Amino acid sequence: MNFAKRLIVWYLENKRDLPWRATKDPYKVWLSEIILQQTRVEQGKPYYFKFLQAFPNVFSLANASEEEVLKLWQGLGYYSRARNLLYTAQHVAFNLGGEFPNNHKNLVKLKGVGDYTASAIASICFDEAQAAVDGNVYRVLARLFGIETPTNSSAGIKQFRNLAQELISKDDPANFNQALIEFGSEQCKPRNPLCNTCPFSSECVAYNQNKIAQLPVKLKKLKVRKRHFNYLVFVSENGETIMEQRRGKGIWEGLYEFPLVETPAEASVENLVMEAGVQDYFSNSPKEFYLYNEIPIVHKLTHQHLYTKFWICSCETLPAQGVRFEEVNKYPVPVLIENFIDTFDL
DNA sequence: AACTCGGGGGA
DNA sequence: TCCCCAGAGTT
Repeated sequence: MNFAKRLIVWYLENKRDLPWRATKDPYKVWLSEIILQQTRVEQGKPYYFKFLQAFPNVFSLANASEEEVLKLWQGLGYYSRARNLLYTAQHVAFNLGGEFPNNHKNLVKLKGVGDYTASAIASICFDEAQAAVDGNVYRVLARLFGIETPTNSSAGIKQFRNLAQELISKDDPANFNQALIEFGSEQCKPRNPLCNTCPFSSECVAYNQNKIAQLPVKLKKLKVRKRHFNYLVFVSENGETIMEQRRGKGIWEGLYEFPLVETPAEASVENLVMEAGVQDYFSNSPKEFYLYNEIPIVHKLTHQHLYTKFWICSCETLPAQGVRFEEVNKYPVPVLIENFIDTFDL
């Protein structure tokens, strides 16, 4: 029996019961795939349910506002996914009559849909034999075939995609793709893979050459930037604070936060009030101005470590348009801000 | 080809 | 700590 068939046999006996596996509805499959990009299944699940409840079909999503979508997406990270989700929903609903493209060639044109996601949707919904190569697939193939090409190099991306395309079942590409991914996730795990019970161990190059821990090979880059954030948490006597939306490129685009003053190093009271951004807000000086957390809160992102201080600014009237305390939780905010709001209790 | 974009879980 | 997660878009 060939690899594809054996893999699918393993899958049918071992697959998890996941909500998006009960349907071939392109809308639901697309939604699940976007949510699951770079996201663990268990983290994505509740979001999948929330979105389906709020937006049962592509038209209801297309008619939502960006803030609604971002609020539902809050906490999941990579927020461009949420903005592209809305953009593509509108495109499908208003330009394509509510019908998703039914092949890889056209699916990949959708914003937020790359080669992996287009292949997943095309195979699952339309039985098109396109290999969906995600992080799990890289790992399985690298170990099984002993491939040492870095998976995140352009050569590696091509090589693994071609190999997966050779292996794919033309009869059942939907189950093949999901099987390979599931196998990587549950059996051929990144650390401590279950080689004892692996049906492919006898032919696995990595297993037989004792290279399990060395494969797959990945080029590592990554330089982490340290930044110093100072949030001005205004508290007015009539129960309002100030929130601003992040615009332009960078982290948390479209999300809300308190007025932010970024300093080149950790700020003290003395040098913070000298900052131009603070001066703008303090044209009428606050009655009270104190530091909420003496020790900076370190919020770690993939490429940045944010050393954050929250400064409480009590005042009679706000220096800008205010938001009522009760309304604060309606805005989509980064986890860093959400954590503060939960703790501080405005 | 390299960089950027979140947050959380497991070892 | 470090690595990785059902990757995609931009520079």
